[in-house]
Amino acid sequence: MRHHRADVVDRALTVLDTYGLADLTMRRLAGELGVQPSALYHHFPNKQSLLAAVADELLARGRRHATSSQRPAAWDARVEAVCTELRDAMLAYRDGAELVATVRSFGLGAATPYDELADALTDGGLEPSLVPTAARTLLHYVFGHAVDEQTHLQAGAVGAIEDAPRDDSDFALGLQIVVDGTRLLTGARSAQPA
Amino acid sequence: MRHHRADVVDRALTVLDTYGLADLTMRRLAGELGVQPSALYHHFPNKQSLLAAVADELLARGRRHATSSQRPAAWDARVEAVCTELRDAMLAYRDGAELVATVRSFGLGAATPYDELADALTDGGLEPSLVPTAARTLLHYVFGHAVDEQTHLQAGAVGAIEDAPRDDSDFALGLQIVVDGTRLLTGARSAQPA
DNA sequence: ACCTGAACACCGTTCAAGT
DNA sequence: ACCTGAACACCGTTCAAGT
Repeated sequence: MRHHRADVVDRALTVLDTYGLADLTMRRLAGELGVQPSALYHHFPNKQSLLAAVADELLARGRRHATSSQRPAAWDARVEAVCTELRDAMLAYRDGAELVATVRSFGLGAATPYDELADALTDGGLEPSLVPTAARTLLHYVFGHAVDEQTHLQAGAVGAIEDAPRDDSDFALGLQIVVDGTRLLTGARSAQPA
Repeated sequence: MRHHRADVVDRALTVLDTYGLADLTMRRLAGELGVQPSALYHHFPNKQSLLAAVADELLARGRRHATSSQRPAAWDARVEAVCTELRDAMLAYRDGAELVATVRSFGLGAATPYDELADALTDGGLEPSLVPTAARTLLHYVFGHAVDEQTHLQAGAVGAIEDAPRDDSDFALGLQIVVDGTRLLTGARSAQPA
């Protein structure tokens, strides 16, 4: 039975969702495909690039599943849409957030979400020199929060770094804090707490 | 040669800094200690908790090395101090940010930085219901950015998610965006970009 | 183009037993 | 309390060779 690169990625996503990231091994994946482990190295130079391709596909699927309102929206609605799609995509697969975080940690993965955020912020009139930092700050929040959500969603972790009960609205709230930050930098800058 | 738990953690930090996280294995660490791998399981139930202890110690050392100005400072100065100490601590050891991120991802690790941030934000007059989210948002930024910094600092990654040149001030800028976000929520909320 | 078979150099973890 | 010795059940990766 012969496979293409896309078949391997597709099966990898199934293994990920069914058995988790720890069980997504080259040998296990090869077994699921009815093939020798070494056969995978015809499609990918190493496990890292295999994982990068899987993460990209996971994100691409999230994009397709999203209710893309197609017509151009306001900049802040676009920012929220990109971030929410990203989060939903990661939470849609078991260990999805961890996978994306892992891929990011070794400097791989697609740059599309970053570009879309940067565009939206630019359209929103954010000072150009702040756009890259603002976009990355948003991404850090989205990725970090998604990992947290998934860690607490899947199996109650013991001795966790935080144990306060949190619900779904927490994501939107954190996002709001970050986005309001970019707003502030272009608007009144002197607002201070009590 | 007999060792205590602290000796193991200390040697693990040396191995981490010298050979990197990938080479911080139970067998390797045991070898460095002149001991059988199985001996480590007298001190730690598994590798995860060993790594958690190492991450905690790394953070604690960063705290000690910090120029702790002891006397109470303004809330925003305290926020920046905690975040900067955290970042510096992670960047002080090879793969330090990745280690802390890994430990966090499986729900382990100390909660001290979170508590300190929450206290500072509360003292700053931030609306109490927003404090947990604001503190976690800050931590997500600090951890995410530190991983990015270290990834790009150590060996130029190829095909990275972003390739724009960045300098040290980028950290402070991103932090400012997040902190200003929390300020905004307690002050004027209507500031809008062009 | 896609795969096999076999090997190399590793892993984390368990457990009875020693001092 | 701290460690040994030996085993179990795995890993990622390489490479000559097959179709």
